[in-house]
Amino acid sequence: MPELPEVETSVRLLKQKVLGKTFVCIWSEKKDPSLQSLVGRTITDVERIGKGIFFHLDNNTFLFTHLKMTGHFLLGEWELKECPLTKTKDWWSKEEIMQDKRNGYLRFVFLLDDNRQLSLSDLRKFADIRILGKKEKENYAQNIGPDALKIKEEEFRRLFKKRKPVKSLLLEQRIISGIGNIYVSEILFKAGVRPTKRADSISRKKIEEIYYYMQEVLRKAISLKGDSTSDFRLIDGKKAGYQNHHLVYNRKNKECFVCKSPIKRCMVAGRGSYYCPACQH
DNA sequence: AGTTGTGTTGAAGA
DNA sequence: ATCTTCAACACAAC
Repeated sequence: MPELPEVETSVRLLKQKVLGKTFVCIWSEKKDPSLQSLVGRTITDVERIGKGIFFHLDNNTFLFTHLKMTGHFLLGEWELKECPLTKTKDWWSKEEIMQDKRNGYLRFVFLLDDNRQLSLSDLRKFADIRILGKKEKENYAQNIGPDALKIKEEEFRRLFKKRKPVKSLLLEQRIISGIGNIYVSEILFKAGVRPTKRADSISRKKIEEIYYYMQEVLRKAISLKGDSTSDFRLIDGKKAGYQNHHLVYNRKNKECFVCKSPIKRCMVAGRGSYYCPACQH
């Protein structure tokens, strides 16, 4: 579920580990030559734009990754093992990273010049990974809304002229970038607003509260290095921490921590939405 | 054992 | 226009 905090965490960890490293060779699960031009390129920076990750390369191009639902980066040392019976290929790690089943879906493995491997694990194969030019990177940045952690309150208030459910509004990356299904539930619970509430019917005071809790929830999630409810893992394969702090997400029929009402689940914008029927209006 | 739900996004349909 | 549904894929849980 990589959302802003997971992507931000990934970028921070990648910056610590792969800055200045050069690609030596590239393996991909499918015979895919599209990334072979990375060989010999050095990583000069790693940047988050919305939920996108951009590795800056030394030839003025960028390796772009969108993790989508189950993608995450791992750094370690692997050996490729071929299973003669199933004809599948498997990766074996000396570092216990693979003991977590969620880490066992390596789709791309990049050998770096420090003899370690940067890899992309992605169970559902939805992740997007390709090389972009400067122009394409700028297009990406222009086609998404302001970052949820950088938007000013005044601009945030202006978003609420739309007459759609507040949850749909906050999830739409073209309007505001970074929030996904987990954090939107947590933010709206803290603000006391139902996910179905139409954005243009929310008072200025409530919008300001949503703004405040949006910062609070996202910052707290970053400090816990993200959420490993699903497949997201840190670059060493270990779990992040936010999944132990959910107030409503994934808590259907459990007691609200504030009022003890059972948490409800409904569908908004086609997504499972959790809320407290007593605390949220 | 078959059905349902899961995180993201874009495209297609109503 | 704006909403919902589906599709990409694989698996867990029921």
